Amino acid sequence: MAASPERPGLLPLLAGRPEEVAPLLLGAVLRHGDVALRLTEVEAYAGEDDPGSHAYRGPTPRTEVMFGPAGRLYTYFSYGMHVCANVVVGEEGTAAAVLLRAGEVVEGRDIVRQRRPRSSERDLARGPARLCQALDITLEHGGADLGTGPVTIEPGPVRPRWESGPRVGLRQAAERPWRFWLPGEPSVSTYRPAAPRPPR
DNA sequence: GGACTGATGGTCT
DNA sequence: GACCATCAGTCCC
Repeated sequence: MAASPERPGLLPLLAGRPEEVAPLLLGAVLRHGDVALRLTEVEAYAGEDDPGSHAYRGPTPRTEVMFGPAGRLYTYFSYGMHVCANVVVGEEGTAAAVLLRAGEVVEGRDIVRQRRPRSSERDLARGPARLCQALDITLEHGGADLGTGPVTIEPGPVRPRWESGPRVGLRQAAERPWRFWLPGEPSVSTYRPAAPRPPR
């Protein structure tokens, strides 16, 4: 292994503010079984003062885990067919989270190809639902502790250079520049503003 | 590459 | 009953 600076333990850092924690996750390696992804794109969500957050209206059975301690997974079912995953961050009692938007497959590529046979290389884990498919993260992993598994996270090399911009796919508060990505990565999803409500 | 659209079901009002 | 933190397919350039 070439000597690259490693962050000593990511989990203690997750208790910070979501927009500060999110860039720390870039380059980190998320592992489940024999598949590992290097995170290339994430998105920060605050809690009850963020209209874009699921937790905006306070805790519900679905969003309860977001109000718990940092370092757990918050998973949800989206658009009737997709699973997306967040890392819960911030102090216990707040509802901050970081949505895992995209990653690059660094281990287990053959397994991911079997799971997503029609995907091109760059699409294997591009987008939050595809990322979950690639890692086989399901709703059952909601509440799982990244410190104990089965899904774990390892700090990546320090990445001083990242970019940020508007969040994707939100109608509420999409203007907060809380999407963070590693520039130049093919696995970063293209920015697409939330579609305006179709007239009816 | 980009624009557009249908699929599909949990969650909350 | 409306609202989605989406994806994949199709059509067009």
